[in-house]
Amino acid sequence: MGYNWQKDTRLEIIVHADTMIRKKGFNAFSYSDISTIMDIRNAAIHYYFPTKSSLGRAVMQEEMLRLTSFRRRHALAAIGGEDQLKHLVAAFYYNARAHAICLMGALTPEFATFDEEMQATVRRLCTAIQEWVADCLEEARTAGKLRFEGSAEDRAALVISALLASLLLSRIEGTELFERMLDRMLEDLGADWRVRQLEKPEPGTHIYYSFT
Amino acid sequence: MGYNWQKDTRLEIIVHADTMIRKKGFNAFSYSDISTIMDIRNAAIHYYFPTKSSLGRAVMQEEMLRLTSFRRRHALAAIGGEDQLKHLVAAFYYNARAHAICLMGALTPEFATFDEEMQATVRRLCTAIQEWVADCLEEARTAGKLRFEGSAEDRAALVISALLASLLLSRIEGTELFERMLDRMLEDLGADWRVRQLEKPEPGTHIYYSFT
DNA sequence: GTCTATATTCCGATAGAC
DNA sequence: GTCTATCGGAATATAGAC
Repeated sequence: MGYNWQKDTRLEIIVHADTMIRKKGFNAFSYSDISTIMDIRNAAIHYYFPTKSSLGRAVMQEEMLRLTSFRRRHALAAIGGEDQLKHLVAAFYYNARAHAICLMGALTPEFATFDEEMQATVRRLCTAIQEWVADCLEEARTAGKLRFEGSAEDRAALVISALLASLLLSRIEGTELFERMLDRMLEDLGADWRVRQLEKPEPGTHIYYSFT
Repeated sequence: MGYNWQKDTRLEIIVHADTMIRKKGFNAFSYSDISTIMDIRNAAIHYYFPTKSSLGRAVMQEEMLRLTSFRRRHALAAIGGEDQLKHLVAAFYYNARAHAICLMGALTPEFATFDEEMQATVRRLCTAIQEWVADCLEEARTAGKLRFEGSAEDRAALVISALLASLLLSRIEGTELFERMLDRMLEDLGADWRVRQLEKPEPGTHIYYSFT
């Protein structure tokens, strides 16, 4: 997994903050939400993260690290874009079943309320994810695994939109919506696989299930 | 227009609340945001809306009224589904240029923080919009104006996803992203029109530009 | 590193005058 | 219907002991 879970308070705070952001939103979650779960005081969180903005940025930087690590590992193993996309969809499917939304879906609506440093970090995270998905799509199209019209960048934006919004909507209307939406999109892309065929880890067994 | 703008304090509060929800999110905006703009006291808002939840529900009910009114008028005038979708895309294009996001994109991420009454209202609003877009798509497909595979309901969810997410992302990355994403989707649908050809009211001239 | 204690600010909400 | 005044609570953040 790459993480040292035993007694890494800083990382544990980040993990819980990540969870709370995806559950309640950045502005709605509080230091108490985290300190209660971890059975520490709010002041201990401030020791690691002097401001809430610094905590938010740390959550995003951790996600960036996971993405970078994911890309490096899969590039070295020569794993194609389509298989990487399978992992992405599987991760979102897991989140849909856990009633969790993604970081982009949680943070971009509140963008206007963030300070400049956090806004810049949000922008970097969004760009990195879009670039990754675009690269995967382009590679998969060249390899004949997927088929679509237009630039890979525009298509990536549409794929990400479907993933992001499906989490927002399936939390309200049920996981079946996620399956129908994504299967529809996969068929459009000419993929020979469907959502239900992907590995489905049980919700609750992992805190992190995004890129790792 | 259908609204009496002069001295309808209740409605004016709703309009500003709508704007603030789309700008900062429901949890991040405060009674002071509205009372300052209107130059009244917070207590005056509490007279019309005893709780914040009641204000949030009023904002959504107003949007529901606009949608219902829109559908009735366009049905009576025998305006086809494709033309109704043109209006929807134009409204979102306007919002993208005004750096505003839509109600669904603003409210669904915070869904878990709402009380039961507000959650139910969010659910109703999402369902009504999805039904409308699905009906438009089905009618347009039957009329030979648009072409797509699968059920109109699933396709509507994908269309709404693209619209919703394009507002979230174009506020961060620029309006060009909205144009590229939506034009890409319109071409997929076999539409003979593009975003830039739609009527583009100048930002700031209307507070409401959704369904009316 | 984590604690107690507290400063400060802001929020939603209510009471009661006018 | 709108105001002033205020309550009770919660939030972020800081100071200083251990």
